[in-house]
Amino acid sequence: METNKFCYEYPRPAVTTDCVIFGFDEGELKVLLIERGIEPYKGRWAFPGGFLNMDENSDECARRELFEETGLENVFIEQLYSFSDVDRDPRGRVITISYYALIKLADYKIQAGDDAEKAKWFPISKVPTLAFDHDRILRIAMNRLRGKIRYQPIGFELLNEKFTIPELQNLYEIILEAQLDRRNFRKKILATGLLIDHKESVKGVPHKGARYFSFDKKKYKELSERGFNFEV
Amino acid sequence: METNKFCYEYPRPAVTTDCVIFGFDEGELKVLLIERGIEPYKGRWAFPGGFLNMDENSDECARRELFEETGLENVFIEQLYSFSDVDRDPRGRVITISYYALIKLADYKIQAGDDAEKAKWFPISKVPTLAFDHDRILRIAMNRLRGKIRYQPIGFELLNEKFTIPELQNLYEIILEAQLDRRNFRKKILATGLLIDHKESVKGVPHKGARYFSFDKKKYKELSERGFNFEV
DNA sequence: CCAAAAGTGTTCTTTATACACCCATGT
DNA sequence: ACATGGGTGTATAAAGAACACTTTTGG
Repeated sequence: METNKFCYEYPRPAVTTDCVIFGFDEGELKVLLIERGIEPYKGRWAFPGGFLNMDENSDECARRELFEETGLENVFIEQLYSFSDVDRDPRGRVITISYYALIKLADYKIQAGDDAEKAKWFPISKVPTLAFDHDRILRIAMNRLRGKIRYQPIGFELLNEKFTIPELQNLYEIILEAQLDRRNFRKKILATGLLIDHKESVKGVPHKGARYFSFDKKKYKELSERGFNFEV
Repeated sequence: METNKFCYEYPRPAVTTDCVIFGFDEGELKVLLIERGIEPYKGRWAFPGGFLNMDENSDECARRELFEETGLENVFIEQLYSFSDVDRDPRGRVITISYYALIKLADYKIQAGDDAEKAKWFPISKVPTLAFDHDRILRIAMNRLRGKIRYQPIGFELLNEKFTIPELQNLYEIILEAQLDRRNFRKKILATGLLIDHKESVKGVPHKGARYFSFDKKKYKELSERGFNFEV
């Protein structure tokens, strides 16, 4: 294969997308990391990502990478920020358009198994020092998540289709790093009118089982088009 | 000059930054546009921007472009969003990392005069159909500005160092497209404790002159580091 | 019958909204 | 003296925070 086939009048940076993939499980917020098999940063962990193809925009690129890594499609994914420091990649000038995704970890588990690459879920608190400027990317992703969960219904993206209110509260408490009052939380979240009560409860626990709810996406879409604002 | 000197193994997009420059004057929110002198979109208006150099990151590139266009330095500028649709530029694959800047129009007026390019301030309501995907960029910039002005003290960036509370309220009303109560606005904005009263008033108007204030940047910095949240 | 977590209502405090009159200035 | 916009306080409504007991279930 011939090399250096693509020539331009002025120098151009390489463009990649990197994706911070959040999952929530066992009362912990986690991110999916890939262990680098080659230099630079060999042996260090990094967010999955890859080069932008010429026939796709950055959203498509990020979704493609996400699919290749997790087998998941149609998940919540959003552009985060673009990083372009001159020395962020020792191999040369590489800019990255970063994204973050929220996935239902239970779905991922079905898909997982093809361990071509060494991918691993890390609880946020146990993320090691990352390759490149990915520590910074994670910090920005966490801030975005924390900010956004308060006024957009994105928490549901991290839970199963059916979830309980205590589960949801737990998720909020962990992301916001704050204790919330059980009664007030329930009141507020039910007051949105966006939860569908499935009238069935968790079975097999040695205490009263919590009721299952699901998020009414269709109703939310209608309401938000009419200027309604979700807020917790 | 030789052409096509820069060769790579894989194709790369060209990378630019574009900057939405907001100013406020005569009770109107305005943006600075450049009339394109060449194809594509010859004769159409667009945001100032240019190619990323290999020795600068995108922030530096955006600030450089801003300086070249307005002669202003040390102004508020923030990354907005990156646009990468395959067909967004008919000349080929070009992605742009967009920014928005808030400037004090009075400062600009001192600098202006070198009309190498045809630059013009347009009130938001009179912006024509723009070149490339710049209509979309403007829409996103407006949303960002509207969202951000409520919980970060960025409105001051658009006013003179010394401003009156009615001026500030006017700015808020125009950006938020809403009428605000005069007494409540004043109460709220003064309650932050971040306005310095200059104890002098507007002279030469046929009514009681409004008092001048300025924004206490230093105090805000201190407070925000301690977790204080500006909100209007 | 005990342990463990779910479910529920009311009071109090804080914040937001609504609203009308006097004041200073130039003509 | 009048027209114009600036400055101010209070009362009401709404939202948020604080708080304790009962219920269900499995062991």
